[in-house]
Amino acid sequence: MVVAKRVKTELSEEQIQLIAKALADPRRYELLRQIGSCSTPMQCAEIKDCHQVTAATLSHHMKELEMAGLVRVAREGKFVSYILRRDVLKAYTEQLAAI
Amino acid sequence: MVVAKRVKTELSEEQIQLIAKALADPRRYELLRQIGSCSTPMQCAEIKDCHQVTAATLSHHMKELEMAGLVRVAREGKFVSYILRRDVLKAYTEQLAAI
DNA sequence: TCATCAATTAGATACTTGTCGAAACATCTA
DNA sequence: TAGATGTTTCGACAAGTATCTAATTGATGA
Repeated sequence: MVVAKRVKTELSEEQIQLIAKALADPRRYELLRQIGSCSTPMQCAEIKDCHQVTAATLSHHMKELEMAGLVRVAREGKFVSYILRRDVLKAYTEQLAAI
Repeated sequence: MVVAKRVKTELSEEQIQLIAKALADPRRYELLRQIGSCSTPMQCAEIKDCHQVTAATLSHHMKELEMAGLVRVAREGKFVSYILRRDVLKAYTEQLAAI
């Protein structure tokens, strides 16, 4: 088991750009909000039911969120779940506020 | 003369999207940082000197930042200056962090 | 092992957008 | 007023991307 780190995360310029791009799409923003509203990992299928979008498109968006570091992915058999990485989101908002 | 308001700004969903999009372009992010680094309004020509970009492109980006509400525009004769709207930036980061 | 189901990947398409050069607009000055 | 200068708008183009369908991969269960 991994212990959550308390070290303040520093984001690279590259990751900041990835996050900014990820947040720029309205659908992804909503996805992130939905995932963030749940304290436990949210299942892919459950997310899909709430959005008028194909599985392919959803997969694409989740990949963007994952690559930006905004969500953590958990796989169990054929199922996939996501959880918001609040540490990364916090680091992003803090670095943005420090502009 | 207008007195700065102390009321906590609430951003609409639409404005949040505009801000997210404005921040998603690396050039605009740099422009905003540069403007933010200056406590006094920064002149358009001064900004232009620091970026490998035509006046047309710069004008386009500044318009995006302005429409997102991230900068305030000041015109004096034929010169244009910009200043970062920290209240809006703060409201954005706070609403984002509250996801 | 085969059929089924969840998720991803591939390929195609329509739309968005960052960029430029040229033209237009606005202001200043000689 | 005419020319020069700072900024914006226009029209065009290339690159990027959100979306879909269809095909593929991977896991489960009969």
